[in-house]
Amino acid sequence: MVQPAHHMHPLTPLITYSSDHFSPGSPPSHLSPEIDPKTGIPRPPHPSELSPYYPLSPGAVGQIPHALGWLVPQQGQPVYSIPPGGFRHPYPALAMNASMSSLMSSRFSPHMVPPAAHGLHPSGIPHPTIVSPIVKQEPTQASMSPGGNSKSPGSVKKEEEKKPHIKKPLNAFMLYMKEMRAKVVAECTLKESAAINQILGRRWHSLSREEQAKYYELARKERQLHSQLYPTWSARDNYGKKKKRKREKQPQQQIQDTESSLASKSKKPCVQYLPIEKPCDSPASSHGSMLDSPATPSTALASPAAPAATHSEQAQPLSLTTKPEARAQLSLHSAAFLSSKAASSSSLSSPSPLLSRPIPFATMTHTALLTSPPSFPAAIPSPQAALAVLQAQPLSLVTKPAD
DNA sequence: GCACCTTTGAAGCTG
DNA sequence: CAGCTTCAAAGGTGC
Repeated sequence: MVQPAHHMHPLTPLITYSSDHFSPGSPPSHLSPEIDPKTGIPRPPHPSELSPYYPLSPGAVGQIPHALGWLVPQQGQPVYSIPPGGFRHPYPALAMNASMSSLMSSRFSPHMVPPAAHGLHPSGIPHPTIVSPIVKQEPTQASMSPGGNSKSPGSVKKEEEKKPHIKKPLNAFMLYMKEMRAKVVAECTLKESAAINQILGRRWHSLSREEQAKYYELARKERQLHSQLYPTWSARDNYGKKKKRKREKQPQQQIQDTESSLASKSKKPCVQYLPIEKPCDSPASSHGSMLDSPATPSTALASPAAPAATHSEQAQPLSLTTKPEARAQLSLHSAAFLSSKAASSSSLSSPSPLLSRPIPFATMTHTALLTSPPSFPAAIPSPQAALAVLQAQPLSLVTKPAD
């Protein structure tokens, strides 16, 4: 219902993985050969890479479907929404047409896109990542703008204030959420984002590798574009700008909760959310199988209201309580990471759940990474091939013996 | 009015 | 370098 015009996956048109190269997404940075996350140097992407999504040539602009265009029309919302008071515009380079050219023409600008009039892009189109002036700015941490302009504290401060808030580019999951939120909301008539997100989180895991790959790829491109638009921008710019969340206790508490009483949550027990999703969680995610009977918090999570939870649902019933835990306790690396994932979702059932269900892409990439050179993605001729390869990977690889 | 909640992933920060 | 923290979206909720 929410599905607009496209029948196919909204991303398909974008990530058509043209025959040329399928990069299984831009999996966890380690795999992303395109950008050097460290140097921040956006490796000159293959023309063939960006162009299809972010046409740089003015001429091509109008005819090329926007990379994230699907996001916009779908919800009538831009990828980068701007908070109240701010603009609500799509990533210029994402949803625009004509503006693209001007945008692009400036993308290589050595410095941050001129904040022009409060965030307005020179083209007149505000960049979605540009949010009105500073967000809850804190006293000011001697702006350490990457640009490293040494100015007097005063002017720096001023500039900071004038400096529009450039948001982080969305990651794969965020993009996925953007796209699917409306759908889920429609299906479930749910509105609480927290609940929706839980559902989306599960669905995310139940996505096939290819599907996730699409989003990883999209996210990668998005980061690329972002870095091109804002060469000097760094996540650091936004770091600590938001009011600090006082969830210090959260992770720990969750751990404790998990250990002691999974049911008793601090504020909003996940129990509140999960049951709700039951009815709507798409059954489509039933490749599952593993992860059955999570003897766990699921008691609380697996709402009694939904006795017949789908596989997918059971697949991640722990995600809520376990995830933070896992995150806190396990390294995101290889075995630990994988096992944590597996454990969190299946811990008690099948011996190798990962084999019976699509390995979360992230996991997959980890696997790939561990078992293959960074070039792995590029080496895979097609998504199918990639899939085949991955599927062929013995699970043992997954639990790679950490270096 | 604003922080929280919730999710995953990317990136920054810290020890 | 490993591990932790913050932020990105989003909208109901609670203070």
